[in-house]
Amino acid sequence: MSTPLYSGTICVYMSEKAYNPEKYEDEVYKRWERSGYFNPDNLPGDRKKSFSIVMPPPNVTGVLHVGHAVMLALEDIMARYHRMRGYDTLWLPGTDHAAIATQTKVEKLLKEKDKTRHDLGQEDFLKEVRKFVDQSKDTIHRQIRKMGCSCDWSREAYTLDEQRSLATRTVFKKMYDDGLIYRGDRLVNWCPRCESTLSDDEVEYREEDSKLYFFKYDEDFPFEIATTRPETKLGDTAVAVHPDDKRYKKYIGETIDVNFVGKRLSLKIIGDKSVDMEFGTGAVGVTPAHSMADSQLAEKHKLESIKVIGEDGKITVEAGKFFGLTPLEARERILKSLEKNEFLSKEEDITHNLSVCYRCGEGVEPLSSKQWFIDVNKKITIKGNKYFKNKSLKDVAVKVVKDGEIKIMPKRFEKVYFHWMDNLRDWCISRQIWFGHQIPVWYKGEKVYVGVDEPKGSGWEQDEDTLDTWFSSGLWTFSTLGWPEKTEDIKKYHPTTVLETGYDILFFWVARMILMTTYTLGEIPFENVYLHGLVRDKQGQKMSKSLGNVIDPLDVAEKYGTDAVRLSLIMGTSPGNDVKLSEEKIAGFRNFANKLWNIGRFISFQEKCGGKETLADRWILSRLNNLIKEVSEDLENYNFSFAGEKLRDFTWGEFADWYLEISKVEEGKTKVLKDVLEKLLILWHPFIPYVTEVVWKEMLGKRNLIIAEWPEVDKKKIDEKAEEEFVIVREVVAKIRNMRAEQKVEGGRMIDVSIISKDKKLLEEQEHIIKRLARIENLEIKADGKKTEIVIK
RNA sequence: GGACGAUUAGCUCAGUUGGCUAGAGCGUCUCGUUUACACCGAGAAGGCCGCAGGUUCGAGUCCUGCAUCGUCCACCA
Repeated sequence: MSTPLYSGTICVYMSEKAYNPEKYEDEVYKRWERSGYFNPDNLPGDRKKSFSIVMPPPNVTGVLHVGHAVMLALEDIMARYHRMRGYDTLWLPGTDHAAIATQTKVEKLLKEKDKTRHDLGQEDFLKEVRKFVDQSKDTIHRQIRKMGCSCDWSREAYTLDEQRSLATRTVFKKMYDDGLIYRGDRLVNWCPRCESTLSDDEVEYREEDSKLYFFKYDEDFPFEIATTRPETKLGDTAVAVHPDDKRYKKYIGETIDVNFVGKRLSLKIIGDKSVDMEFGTGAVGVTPAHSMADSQLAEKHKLESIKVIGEDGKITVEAGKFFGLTPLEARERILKSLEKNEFLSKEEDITHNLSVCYRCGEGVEPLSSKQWFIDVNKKITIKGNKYFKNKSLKDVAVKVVKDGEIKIMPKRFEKVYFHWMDNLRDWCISRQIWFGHQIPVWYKGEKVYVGVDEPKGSGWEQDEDTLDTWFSSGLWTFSTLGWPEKTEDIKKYHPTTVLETGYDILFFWVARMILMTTYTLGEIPFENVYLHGLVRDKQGQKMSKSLGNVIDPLDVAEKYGTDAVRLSLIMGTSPGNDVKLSEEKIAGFRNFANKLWNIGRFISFQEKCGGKETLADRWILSRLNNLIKEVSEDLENYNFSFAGEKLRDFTWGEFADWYLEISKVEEGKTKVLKDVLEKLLILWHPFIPYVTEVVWKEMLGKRNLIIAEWPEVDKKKIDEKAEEEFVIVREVVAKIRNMRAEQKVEGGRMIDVSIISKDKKLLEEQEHIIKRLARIENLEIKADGKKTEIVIK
């Protein structure tokens, strides 16, 4: 646009009336990247204090969603603020291989071509996965850039790259040597669809209607039991009753042999208080191999365990004639047989919580199998580690939060964290999937070798299992900084200053990072944890494809500008609370970005300086310095929404609505206008980096807002008297405007006004402002009267 | 079953140590083109602050109980 605004005396090149984000954003991002300032090594000045944050690595399963956008916006605010504040600032980006999630995704893609991973074989399947991962990463990179993130791409990491794999193997070996990792035969959650174990946290519950069956094992069995899963009864080794239950007390201690639909079972009758006398018949068949609760009973009462369902989800050979059937088929056959012999007395409808896999939603089978575990309760002492003096992983993870070394925001999540830690059981870390870190254990006959690298000599076979994805992401704060090498980065940036993430992965990830890092480094991974909420739609519903209420951050960023999207995710939010998002909200902040653009545009047209200082000047500068103080404090305290609201109120409600209007009557305001704008752009920059950087360059002709110095509060400029006086002037103007509207005076008409006020002198001095802003022709001000009276003549 | 959170204007939410004549944005209504902005400006209407008790000179704010909604954890065969 190059339309001269005025011909003759002033000639300014007029920029577009409305801010057009699309025109600038990509170019501005490229400029930032070229400047090199995302990388702390290139930052100017002597930066003594450091600020570091590692990006929670998005899964390489596909595209970023609006939840990621919240994360990126918050972290970018922190990074940009600290960079401008003079900190040695590192924001390190990366991605997570997300073992099960990614493998499941690729398998789904294969299924569309009617193939399974077994058709391809391990090697080719992993090639497919890598192809998919590369594509995913490209998309994610583009999206992170689009959101305006000032992260250091030169240090980008991936949980499955060379360096991170080395870290993973090194920690595994260390833990093994310390006796914290062991291999054991234990009941685990098995997903037959994924053909892998799941940790306790990867199991979800879904309410389902099912039937409770009441029956006797055979005709000689003295009483009935109740179950929802008759097929698992093939693996029963005991029947549990409450020790006080009069009906069954007499049987406790006996062992009864039965013929259960053709299979011989030897059932010990045990008494245990965990049995609910009211439920079912008050007698429970105990299946140690296929129920978590039963397995605990079995341990307590020293019961045998018979595995009747295998890893393939089918009935095992142990179960005799039902071998090879699916559990459901077996159930039907068993019920039919029981019915025929009149052992089945009743079927009751109940709703019950089915355990399902958090990835694929299939029912989870608890079954016993040989797996690798991390012992979270074993007390150990580690030389050179200040935390581990006869302490367990769990002890330390609790301690560092209890002692306030790690601060969780909001604080109420600390309680949730402690509760989870207290109930944590040994962590099953092996997974029977192909994609991931292969377990660094090799076998040769009876011999076992655990090491960072393959053992020398031939005939060694590596363990086929891979590690739980949270094992490697648990090392994220230090593996990204180059550990196990002793790098400068670790010295400078670890422990990281803050971990910013969603509260939904407090257990999955945050807790595990604390476990793994205190153990490995003897250091906490981060000093602060800031937990953001989930993004929901306008009605507060979760966003989901099936509801069709998903807002794609990139779509709306195209439409309204990235700055608007960022603001809409920050304003009106606080840690730990969910965010409601709608297009209207985003559009509202698009309007704000435009307002800021136009403030810049207006100021760029001004050129007269040197007017003498007026009340309005003292007022706006006082307000500005108060603003600098409050916004800085809010940002220090992670109150991003407060800071943003204060900035908006000042920018729009004070600077634009009042000071800019006044500058049209008071001459020579250009310097003040520019000074205020300049500071405002700096204060706004962490929130809305694009539009501020554009106005900085286009309107003020300056460069590199990204490293502009954060303003200090100028205490001399804070002027309470000016603020009080200005409020009086403002109220008089407002009152007159109100009266005009009430008396239905046409907007364009000039009026005559008479004021009686105790502030005569002040109002006379500010007469030019009042006349202009209230559109007054003749203004008469009288001094009598205790309160202000205004009359329109 | 246990824990946590929410409940304030039509909608989304502020209200930080009790002082409130309860605020903002959006929406609604009225008016409006003046050196930036109609993605704008001026003005207005709109609230027993979920319910019931209590503490206090004073409660949206603190305490107790209840209700509704939501989330997490545990899980019963």
